[in-house]
Amino acid sequence: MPELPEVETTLRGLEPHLVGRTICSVIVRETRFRLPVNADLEQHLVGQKITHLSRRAKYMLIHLPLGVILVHLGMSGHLRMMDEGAPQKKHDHIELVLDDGRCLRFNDPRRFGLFLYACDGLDGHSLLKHLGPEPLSLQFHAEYLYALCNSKKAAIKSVIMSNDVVVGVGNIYATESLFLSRIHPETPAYRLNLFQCGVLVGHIKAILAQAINMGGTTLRDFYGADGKPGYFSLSLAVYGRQRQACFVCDAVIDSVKIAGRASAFCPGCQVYFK
DNA sequence: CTCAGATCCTGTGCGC
DNA sequence: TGCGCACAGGATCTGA
Repeated sequence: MPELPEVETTLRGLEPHLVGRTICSVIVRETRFRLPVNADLEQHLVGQKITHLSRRAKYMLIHLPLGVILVHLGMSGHLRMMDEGAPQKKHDHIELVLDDGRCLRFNDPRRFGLFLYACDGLDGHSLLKHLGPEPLSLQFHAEYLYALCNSKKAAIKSVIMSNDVVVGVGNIYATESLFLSRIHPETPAYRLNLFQCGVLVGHIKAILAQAINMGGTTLRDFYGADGKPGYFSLSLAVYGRQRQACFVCDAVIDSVKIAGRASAFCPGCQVYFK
């Protein structure tokens, strides 16, 4: 389940292998993803040289002279560099063969991901235009979050997980940042004051930055046999720790469902503001 | 408009 | 040991 730090780590790992390479052929074995792959993908891509990579939210963008490939890893997607002709694995759906005998393989068992070519560029692209600011950018700050929370009765956890508020905060990081901020996940957003919003923003930024740094430490073997994503080495205080003791106050970690998602919290540390 | 819930999909891990 | 089922998750769509 790649979160924003894993996408960033994957991008940094792929960059030196992809930039400057020309796409020689394209193999599409499966087209059914969140949106179907372009029917004429190979015609569009063959002969184009990859100029650079970038990221927006959890979308990885592979820039070409005539367009952009948008890749989303969904929750089970992987991108790996392989030698051309290396043995195929189950769910290896798409393959870009490069001019140096290597290839990029997109593997996604659950097919929640996305592999699209946008030949008109990204300006006003329907998948990107509704996205809020990047969590690590200066545009995501206390006053911004406070202004949005002011009018919302929804649980604060739902608000920080909404892509139009801020991108890249999945269930793990929402859960952990609310614990660090000592805010109960079901607290209605409008109950938070400016100071609390600032604390929350700070923890979201800190935990994402930490995860990216840790992902970076595993970058060297990221494409090794295990391909273990970085957040497994993160110390998770509440996520997945229901019925265990809180590290801080020893209370038993509880869990509620918010918008259909398990939301762990510590009843001792996290306050429901009203 | 706002918010909750359903939906897509398959591998994992639990209980029986 | 084996079977079956609930669960996990991001983004989007629907309906109240």
